[in-house]
Amino acid sequence: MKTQVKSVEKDKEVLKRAGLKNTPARQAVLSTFGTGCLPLSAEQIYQSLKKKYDLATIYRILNKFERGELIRRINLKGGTGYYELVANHHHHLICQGCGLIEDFSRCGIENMQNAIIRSSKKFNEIKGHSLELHGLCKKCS
Amino acid sequence: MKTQVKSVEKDKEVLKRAGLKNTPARQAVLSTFGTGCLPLSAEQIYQSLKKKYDLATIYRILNKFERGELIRRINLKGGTGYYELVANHHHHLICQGCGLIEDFSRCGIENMQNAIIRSSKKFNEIKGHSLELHGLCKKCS
DNA sequence: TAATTTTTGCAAATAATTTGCATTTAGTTT
DNA sequence: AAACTAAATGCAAATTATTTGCAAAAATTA
Repeated sequence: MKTQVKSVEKDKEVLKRAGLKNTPARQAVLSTFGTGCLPLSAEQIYQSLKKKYDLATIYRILNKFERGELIRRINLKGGTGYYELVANHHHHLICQGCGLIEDFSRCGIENMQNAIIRSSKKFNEIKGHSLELHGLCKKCS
Repeated sequence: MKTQVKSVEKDKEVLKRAGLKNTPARQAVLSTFGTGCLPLSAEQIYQSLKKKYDLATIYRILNKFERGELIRRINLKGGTGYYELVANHHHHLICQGCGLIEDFSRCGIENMQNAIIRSSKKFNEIKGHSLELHGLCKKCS
């Protein structure tokens, strides 16, 4: 369908802007993130692509994307890395009891970035941030 | 000296409050964090304790401490987990170029927690948060 | 289309973290 | 204080997470 074509075009564009080659594997990873806000691990992407690409390739792509500011690694439970699209900027409330995650978006950090930069001795520029709130969900509290 | 004794007493107290047994290994880990704001990895703690305790033990202690809300895992570069004392609440500016880290503390999140909880459907209570800002240091920008 | 540079697949290496089990230890309990 | 019990530790081994070397395949460039 048309939307499919469009999104491929868009992905191509996205990759080019980030200075990255346009390859099927990269398109596939991008489209796995899709428009959703779900954080994904390398393993999840691998499974979700029906193991069509090598896990090492997924890792390499994620690293490239991270350096290209397309995605950002975030902190969920455990040692596994999760990534989400920088474009879908939002945050998480994480339940310390059961691991439940709820999204929220208005964090107000942008309003403070100027103040933070002004008071910083070593930094010039803030490009983004990651914020997780830890607490208890209604069931666990 | 007296301060040494005091800090051991305090650590004991801290452990008890968290419902954890007071052991030499746990004291040692606590005192490795000390009063500093440095985030530490399991490996760093292991080295810093002159390998006096097993690495597996360090990991077990860190996990206990995390569940007991004594420390919190944070997001630095790479896949390694870093921890810092919850008591030393602060945040990091992380350079995307060279990995340089600068601390800052006034983040203003506390002011927004009420608003966030009110707008949340699933959560009752916020206990803490972790925030990292990504940007470019003066050298890299 | 040939040339050049990157990317991918595969296998293997390395890093990070967890687990099983026997032994020791901390905090009771008698 | 000796005995008791639950939990903590050490050691080795297992998992999990991630990276790397190298040859083959694919993407941009000339």
